[in-house]
Amino acid sequence: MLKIYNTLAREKQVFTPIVPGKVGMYVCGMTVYDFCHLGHARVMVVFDMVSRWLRASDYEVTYVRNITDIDDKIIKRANENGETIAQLTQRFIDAMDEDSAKLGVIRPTLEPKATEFVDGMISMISALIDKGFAYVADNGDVFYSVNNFEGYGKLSGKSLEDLRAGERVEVDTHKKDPMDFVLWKSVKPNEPSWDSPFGGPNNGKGRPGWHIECSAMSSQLLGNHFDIHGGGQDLQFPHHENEIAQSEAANSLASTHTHDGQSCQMVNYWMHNGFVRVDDEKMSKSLGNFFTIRTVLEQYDAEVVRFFILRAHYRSPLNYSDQHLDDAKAALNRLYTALRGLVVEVADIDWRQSQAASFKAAMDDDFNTPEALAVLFDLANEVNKTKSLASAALLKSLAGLIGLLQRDPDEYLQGLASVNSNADEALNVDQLIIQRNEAKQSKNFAEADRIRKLLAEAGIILEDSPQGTTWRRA
RNA sequence: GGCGCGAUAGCAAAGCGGUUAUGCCGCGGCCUGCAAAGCCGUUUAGACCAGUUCGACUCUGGUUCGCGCCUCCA
Repeated sequence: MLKIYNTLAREKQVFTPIVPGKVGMYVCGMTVYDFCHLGHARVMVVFDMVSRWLRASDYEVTYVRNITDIDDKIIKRANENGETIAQLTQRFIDAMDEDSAKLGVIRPTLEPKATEFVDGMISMISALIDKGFAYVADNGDVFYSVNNFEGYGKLSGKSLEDLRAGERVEVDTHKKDPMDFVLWKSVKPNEPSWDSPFGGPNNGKGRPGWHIECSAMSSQLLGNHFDIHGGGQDLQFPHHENEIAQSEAANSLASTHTHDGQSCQMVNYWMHNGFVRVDDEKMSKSLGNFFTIRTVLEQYDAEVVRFFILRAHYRSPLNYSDQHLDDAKAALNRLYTALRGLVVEVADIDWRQSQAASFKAAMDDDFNTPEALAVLFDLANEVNKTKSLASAALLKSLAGLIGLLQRDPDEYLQGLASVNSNADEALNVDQLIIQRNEAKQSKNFAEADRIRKLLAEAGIILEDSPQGTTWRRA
């Protein structure tokens, strides 16, 4: 029985889908104006793991992860680069696809782009205006009136009073209340715009605000009421809070000016993943302390990065450092080493088997991947001891459910990303191993050790066994 | 200032009111020509102060410290 920590309730709850056997899940994706960093990698990997486990639990999952391809920063960056917005966003969508594929992330079922759903946003804003939840300001911007939505703050645990007290942004004079947020931004010179019926000085021309994008896309693709909504912890407020306010107000049948947020709940389970940190500080664009995925992949194998992410619980903070990546690599090596030299096929899992049951219990407990991984190490130990093909098959099969351990062990162990791999390319490893074995045969251990040292300096470690000598990268 | 989260051994990271988490590192042994890998064993825990309890790392309260959100952010 799957339990999920629901941010809305602040507790773990038994997962019950709206439609038996089916799950609708929406995750806030990327704003595509730059390369993805490790924080983005965590969202992608975490919710990939979630969708995989839901599918392994026999749910039919519709996983939607949006792409924000219109936004202030995108416009700014495109202007700086002297390229069109479409060129810029396509470039970074391609880069994102490349990065996520390397991390073993299965493509979401749907990846809607904001610019393709502007009509839906406009009609949602119109509904909000009609119901009295939104108003057109004198400059043509359309704002959401937070006072009219009774449930405002229910997700983030904030009250409007506290928010106003902590207000540290200059008040936009066009707003009725400082906490009101923008739904539609009136057109500015040299900016893309869409026609709308909202009126104002620019006859309604403008573009959508960020929050309305997700409300419109999720309700169009998953309906007004769906199972799971995910994203990074930093989106809890204001983004997700605003999504709730928009969707529940717009989709309610009530035409009153206030709304309790109960009669037409948008989402049953809200999931938020923890941050990636550097030196105990959040990794973020604004702090400038981020590492892009592709930078890290120059030094570490993508599966090591995935393993590093899944080693921590998804809600915990995750500190990034070379030492921690090295540690993850050593741990993953142990798992692959156990499978080395065995012919293992992924098989159906008998969930009554004790390790399989432990793995399932861990995953069902709010996706406790650290505990699930401990089960894999237990199996690896068993495989090392007994060479049991059944245990090896179970190890590979369970790991496969969270996107790990599916490569050929030798390919992984010998292909580990190595920055200084040029030096050893010139060396013929297999030839040197033969030479060394000849030296060993004739008890010329000095020569054998010389060859081993030569390879070691090139980052290649030899391992002798009764079945012969194998090698791997350090 | 408001709201929230956290504090576990050298490092990382889980569960659990009493019984080995796990991985890396260290130490001893086995194996090996020697190593590596593997196996066996093993040293390091639960910020601090109270309380509940037969018994607390685990529950409750407080203290201290750290982090996050309150502004774009995964």
